[in-house]
Amino acid sequence: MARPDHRRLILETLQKQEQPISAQALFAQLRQQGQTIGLATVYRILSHLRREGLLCCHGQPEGEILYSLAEHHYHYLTCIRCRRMIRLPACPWQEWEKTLKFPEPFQVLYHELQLFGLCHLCQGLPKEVGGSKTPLQ
Amino acid sequence: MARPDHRRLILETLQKQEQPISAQALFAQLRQQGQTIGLATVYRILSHLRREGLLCCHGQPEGEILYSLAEHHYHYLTCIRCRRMIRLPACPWQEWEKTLKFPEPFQVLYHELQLFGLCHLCQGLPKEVGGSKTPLQ
DNA sequence: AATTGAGCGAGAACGATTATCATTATCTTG
DNA sequence: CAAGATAATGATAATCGTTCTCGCTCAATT
Ligand SMILES: [Mn+2]
Ligand SMILES: [Mn+2]
Ligand SMILES: [Zn+2]
Ligand SMILES: [Zn+2]
Repeated sequence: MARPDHRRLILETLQKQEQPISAQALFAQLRQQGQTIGLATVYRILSHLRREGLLCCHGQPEGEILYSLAEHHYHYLTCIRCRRMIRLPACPWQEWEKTLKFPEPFQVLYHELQLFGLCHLCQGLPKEVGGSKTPLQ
Repeated sequence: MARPDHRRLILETLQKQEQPISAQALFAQLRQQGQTIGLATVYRILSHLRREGLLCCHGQPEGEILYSLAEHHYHYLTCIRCRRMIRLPACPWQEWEKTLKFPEPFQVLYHELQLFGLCHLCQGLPKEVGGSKTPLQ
């Protein structure tokens, strides 16, 4: 039986995503499509892609890591209260790059920018007084 | 016996750190100072501070989360090859903030910016051929 | 065909975070 | 002040994302 090209499979799946996706969710999605792939392989390939600078890794405050392709990447406003992620229309890096001064020569291959705060739905809500039982996820 | 003000204790300890610190390390440091505090309480208070937007949460690729006060923070150039981290002299956010247009009203409480690429020492080196066993970050 | 080595998947191991629960301090009320 | 209600605490267990381990399979090479 021919070995499926897992790397290409993962790249294509990442390309289809509208939002950054976790390794576990990626694994579940592939399995649901009938693919025979192991969780370890998903993590292995993601590590490879990361080393090559092809992946954007969005480390969430809860520890889970979301992945997206570095080429056409987006940045998000993340509400620390309701966890909603709002995509910015464009990456501002091209503009910003000119104004940045590095302490030493450095070739930037990709970048991560995450903005955390309160969305307009959560700004007006009363402060949690009690135990604040709402999970941060 | 009077209950100690754990929240103040944690805020003061965070203020002393030169680098972002994990919850576990924070707990160990407090215990080493002779404080009687539980790990659960550390996590509880960190959750509270996070909800209030006082904390910068740096999710590491291995799942560990590093915390720092949102007031004074730094950004780094990270070499994906030798893993060296070069600290930027200043946070460029104040300048950039003016030029950003949000798709909806959003109150930014803190941000995370990381630049990945090749440092000047690693730019000329040949590509890794072997197993690339170097741990990621 | 035999050898070699990289890639694979299932599951165990790991570790950080979260949930649980009995206990204790603090607040409320009379 | 006494007594009950409420909230905070810390030890421990449970959870869960990630990494490690280990036979196994496949494909390239000889
Ligand atoms: Mn960008
Ligand atoms: Mn900054
Ligand atoms: Zn929100
Ligand atoms: Zn380097």
